[in-house]
Formats: sequence, C-alpha cells, structure tokens
Amino acid sequence: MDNVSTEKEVISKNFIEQIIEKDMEEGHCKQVVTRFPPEPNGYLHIGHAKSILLNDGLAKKYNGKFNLRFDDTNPTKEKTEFVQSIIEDVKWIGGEFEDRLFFASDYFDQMYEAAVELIKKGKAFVCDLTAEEIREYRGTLTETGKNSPYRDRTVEENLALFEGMKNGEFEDGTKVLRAKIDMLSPNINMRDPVIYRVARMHHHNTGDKWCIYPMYDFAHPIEDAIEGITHSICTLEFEDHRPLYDWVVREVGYENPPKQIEFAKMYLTNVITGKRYIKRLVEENIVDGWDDPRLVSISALRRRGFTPESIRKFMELCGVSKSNSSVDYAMLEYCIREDLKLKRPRVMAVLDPIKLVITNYPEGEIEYLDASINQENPEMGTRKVPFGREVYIDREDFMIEPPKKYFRLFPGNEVRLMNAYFVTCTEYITDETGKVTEVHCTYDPETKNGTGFTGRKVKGTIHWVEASTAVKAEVRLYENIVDEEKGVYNEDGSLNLNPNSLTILNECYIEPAIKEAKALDSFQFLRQGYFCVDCKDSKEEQLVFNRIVSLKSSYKPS
RNA sequence: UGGGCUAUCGCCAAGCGGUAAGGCACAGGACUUUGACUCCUGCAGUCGCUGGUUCGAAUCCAGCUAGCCCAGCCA
Repeated sequence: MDNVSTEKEVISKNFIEQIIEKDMEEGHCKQVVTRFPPEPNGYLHIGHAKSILLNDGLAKKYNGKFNLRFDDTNPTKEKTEFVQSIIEDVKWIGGEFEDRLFFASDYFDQMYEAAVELIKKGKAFVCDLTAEEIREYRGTLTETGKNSPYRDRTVEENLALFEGMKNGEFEDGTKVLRAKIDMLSPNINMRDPVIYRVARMHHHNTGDKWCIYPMYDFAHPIEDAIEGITHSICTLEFEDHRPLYDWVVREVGYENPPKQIEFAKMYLTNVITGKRYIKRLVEENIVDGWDDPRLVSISALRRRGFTPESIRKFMELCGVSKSNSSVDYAMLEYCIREDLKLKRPRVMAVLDPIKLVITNYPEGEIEYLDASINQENPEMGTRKVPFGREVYIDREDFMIEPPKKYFRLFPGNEVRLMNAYFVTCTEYITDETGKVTEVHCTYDPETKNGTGFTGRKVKGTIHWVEASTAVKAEVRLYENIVDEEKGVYNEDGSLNLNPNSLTILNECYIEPAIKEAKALDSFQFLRQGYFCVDCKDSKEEQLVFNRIVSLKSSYKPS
C-alpha cells in the first residue's frame, strides 16, 4: 500500500528534454552542460527565472553542469552593479553554478583569434561602408541584398586592416569586420553580418584594453563552444540566428559544437514583465526601485515574500514549449499559497480594527491560551495567545444588519473567537456618523478553547487580538500594478498604471508572538492571507509587512 | 510565393497513427476552531479551417487562415 501510494506522478518530458535524451542516446553528448547568459544591463525578472531554472534543472536532471556567464560584449549598457545583483538573484532562485562563473569578455582574445582564422579562410572581410550604407546594401525583408564593394579584399589586406582596427588606427564606426556568407539569403542574418565593430568604450571587466568588440552573433557561439556547452537554450526570437550560430561554430572549427534550442518566453497576465518597461517604471519613479514589491523582478518577488521554492514550483507547472503564452497570475499565487501553507506560522491579525468589549470578563485580567502555531502541521508546536476583556476584531466581521448567510458577528449572534471562547453580541456603539466604534459581547467560560466543549455549535469563527498586548504594525496591501480589465498597455502604447496598486494600513494589530519576526519571515494572518516582514523598511519600533497573497474567499455578500 | 516559428478547454500544457493526461481558474457538494485548507463531483463528442491518405488522423500530406519574430556597428 505504502509503496503504491509513494509512486510519483509521471510528469511528461518537455521537448528540450526529449532532444537532450536523444542526443545522449545517439552519443552526441556525454555530459550535459548548460548555461544562463545574461547581459549585465539590468535586474533579473521572473522571465529570467524560467531560463535559470530550465538550464539549471536540465543540468541537475542529467547529471551535468550549469554555468553562469555574463554576456558582456557591449560595454555601453553594462554595469558592475548589475553583475552583483544578478549573481545574488541566480543563487537565491537556486541556480547552482558553483565556481563556474564566467565572463564573455574573458574570451576576447580567443574571439579575436577566431576572427583572424575566418579572415585567413576567406570567410570574413573588413568593410568600410557606413552603418547607413550597410543597411541599404542589406536589402529588405522582401528584397535581396547586394555585395559590399569591399567584399573582395585580399586576405592580406583584411588581416592588416583588422589588426589596424584592433590597434586603434581607425575611428569608431568607420570599419567593421563582416562574415562573408550570402547577400542573397532570404534570412537577413546571413547577409554578411557584422561580427566586429570599432568602438572606444570602457569595459567593466577589460577596461580600455580593447577598442573593438565582437557582436552577439559571433561571440555567443564561441562562448558556448569554449565552455563546452552542449545545449545552448535561448528564446524564440533567436531562431533566425541559428543558421548563423551553426555557421560560426562550423567555420571556426569546433569539434563538438553546441546546439542551440529555442523556447517561448513566459509572460504573466496583468503584470509588467520585460526589462525595458520595468526600467521605465524605476527611472520615472513610479515605483520605488527595482525591488518594489509590485514588480515581478526577482528581487521584488523576494522582498514581497515569494520563496524560491514557490517560483520553482511555478515554473514546473508552467512547462516549456514553443508557443507564445501568457500564464495566469493566479497560478503564481497558487504556488506561493501551496508553499507557505504548511511551513509558516499562523498568527491572528486585525487589519481594520474595531474594539470588542467582553462585558462579563474581569477587568484588568489577562489569561494565556494555548493555540497551534499551524493547525495543519502539529510539528510546529503551540504558542500562547493572550486574552482579555478588550480585544480588537476586524470591521468586516461585524454587521448591524447582516445579509443572508452572514455568519459572523451581529446583534444577538454567537460566534467563536478563534482559539478562545464563544461570544454573543449584546450591543454596539456608533459615533455621530453611524460608524460602529465598539461592540459589546458576553462570553461563555464553558466554551474555552481546548476543553472539548460540544454543547452547541456556532457557524462563525472570527479572529481577534487582545488590545493591551497587541503589536501595532504597518501593513501594505499590493495589487497588480495594472488594471485587470484594461491590460498592461493603453491603445497609444503607454503603460496602464493603477494608482491604487498600493494601500498602506497603519492601524493594524497583530498578536505579540509576531515580535520575534525577522526580515523575510512570512506568516499567515488568519483569513487575511500571507504576509512577509519587509526586509528593507522594518525598524526596531515597528514591523512592516507586505502582503504576499490573500486567501481565497468564498463568502459573497448579498 | 521574403524567411523563420506557432496554433489542443477561460489560462498553461501532455499527446509523436489506435479513438483527447494533468494543473490553474471556475461551478456544485461534504468537512471545518480560518467562509481558508482538505475531500468528492462537474468542466474539449473534438484538437485554427478545408480537403486528402488510412480500417483508423489532434497526430501523416496538401491548401488556406490567424498570431509572433527578423531589415542594430544591441543582446
């Protein structure tokens, strides 16, 4: 019986795994080596998480290796600040590159040599056309290109010129090295692509050593080949580059050339993915940084309280394919709920307090009641919860005139104060506007938590926090940054921002057990959802909580 | 007749010639000291469309349609 029940569900292999397994069976690949190759030009977001987890997961599954490599071949956009944050994020999400941290810029010498070899083979030439002329000669999507007048320079001339480029003899932009392939190709990438440009830029890693830099299409296959990458996984927009990728590894002469495999990027509904849009929100100060919890950058998800496990689970659930798709945000929420459910303490909290006075409870007395830390996971033990004459309850848990099927507190009704006693509402007090300011109840000592009282049942159980011992906290409720109905973009292409995406609640009360909370600790506040102590904004005096995700509610008023 | 890719439930996604997995979401019901969780139940007579091949097609072929990507000295 046990053996049967522990059998895991068979999860079907994705198309990349099928390719890899075939390659291994046919002996094309002894040990899988994958890589995550970000350009250090921004922070990582959930889309990158998919790539990291995919590559790392494949390496783990097939007993291979996973490298982290910075694709830093264009210094204009790159910064060391980003290198650090990327390393942190990759580690946090669980990408285990161990000591295999590389920089494409460390291979510049080898790339230069490879280019020289290409020239010697007559497969590359130095071109003097301006950028604009190159564009004109390239043709269009529907018209073929035509050969550059410099295409037939001799090997010797090309060699001399290319060395001149390296030695800084030419102005930026005046000369490029081009692969000699086919200007008639229907694939624009094959129309004698530029593989080296002259540009005097200070590089974060190589400093001012170089004034020529290789282009992605030339550099990337070489980087992969040098590291012994077997499967070079990238996104769909590079499909058209694959013939060029293959051309480079073939012409440069690598023996076990890596294979490029493309998969579809992941989009999430109703959030802004995409580095350049996140960048815009940050730069325009619409959010307070790359880790603003409303964003889906990895650092933001971490700050909001998402766990690496939940994100891994999410990626597992999403799968990998070649069709463009947009995953429902609810799936991510499901994953974090699922991950925290049994692991995190459950404490009572009141986010919108009204005072409840238990009129037949002795004044000034506090008793400590036992309560499970997590009722579904007894291993987490118990905690003491102070109870007294005055407690706070949530405003939504009391109604003067309840609609049908409302089974929380209203005049004359009896409910359970969770982990404590049954209470019956006797009266309520309102201010001059009619707003309820205080509710009065009586309690029944016989119904105390843990006594096994079964005399009668109540339909409602509400949460509460004892007033004199309650910890005051700031709670931030996040909504997705865009309006659900309108989607991410307006018709004119501008971002559709929801100004109500952040609500800050200052008057929240949480039971004293919360005092030991540390940055990034997460809790379930009963019926309020899951919250995380903000690692950035919490101070000694006051804890700040970010809502990770709310619970599902099946109560629908009226 | 530029080229490349994609199309299976509201959203992901298996399926690889033998008669439509699974998850999310949703809807009902049971249970409940969180209206949560958990547990049941329901949820594609048909796979973008049209033809063809076959005893048999989501799977193979042909034609069409729709969507995405490509004309950086970005990655």
